Amino acid sequence: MPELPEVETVVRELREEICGDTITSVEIFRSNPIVQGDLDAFQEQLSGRKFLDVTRRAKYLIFHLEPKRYLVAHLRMTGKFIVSDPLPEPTKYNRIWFHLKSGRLMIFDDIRCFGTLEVYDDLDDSKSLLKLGIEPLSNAINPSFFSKRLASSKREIKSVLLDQKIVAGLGNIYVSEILFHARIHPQRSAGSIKKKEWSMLIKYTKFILKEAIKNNGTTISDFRRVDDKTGTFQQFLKVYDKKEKPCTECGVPIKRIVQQQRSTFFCPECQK
DNA sequence: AGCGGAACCTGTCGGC
DNA sequence: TGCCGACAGGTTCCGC
Repeated sequence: MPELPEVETVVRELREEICGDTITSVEIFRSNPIVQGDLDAFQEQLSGRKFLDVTRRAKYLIFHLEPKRYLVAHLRMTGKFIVSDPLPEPTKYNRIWFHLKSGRLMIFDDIRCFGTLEVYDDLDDSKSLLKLGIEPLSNAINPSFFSKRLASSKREIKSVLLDQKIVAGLGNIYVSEILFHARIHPQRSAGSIKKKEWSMLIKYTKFILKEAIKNNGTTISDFRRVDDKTGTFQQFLKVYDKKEKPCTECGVPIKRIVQQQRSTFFCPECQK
């Protein structure tokens, strides 16, 4: 479900809502496979800790707690965080309730239970965070890095852009959109991408992610913000989920293909 | 190194 | 209506 802009939206809203509040207790309705390991330990590690900040790394949410500790969360496909007034009963897909000192609840809700919640005393202990590549919105990202590193790569560019070890935070929707704007065919090999094309990819990656964040992300079916509102970037999508619809630039029908078991949408005329 | 396929789950939608 | 397959903003593991 959520990619970088959706996670960024949730992080900003959570930061606003919960900083300064304290977890009094943790109620688990279903943990498998969201929380690995000892549930009692999980509850104990979090109870009594105060939220100092909420930040994002790629598609991970990082809750900074005091005394020092971190809750690292990934929403995967259908995970959600909701801050609400107390409820009499958990709703159907509420998996975990974080009871807060203010009386409110921070709810982790997840239809498919792919989401993950992990606790660390030190962020360097998180293997998943350490593996991540460069943040696409960082200033450090530049065309030479990619053209050098991937000069001899035969991998399809779509696959490379989705690889979190290389660029961290892009997902299936935005990769299709970025490739369309950069006019690059998703099946091109990474090694065939010219330096100028890498510049275009970087330019449109930043542009699209920033625009999507301004619009609070994309809601196709079930992405929701902390306050249950939807994102609005879907109205600006050019190719994702537009199979057979005319390309906005040239009118040729958008094609859908499958790469790495996932849909890719592109314009066969504009993208070469 | 990197591909395809399956797995982790639950739901929706379209076709017959 | 019902059943069946395809598909879903993600990641990981396994075998070649």
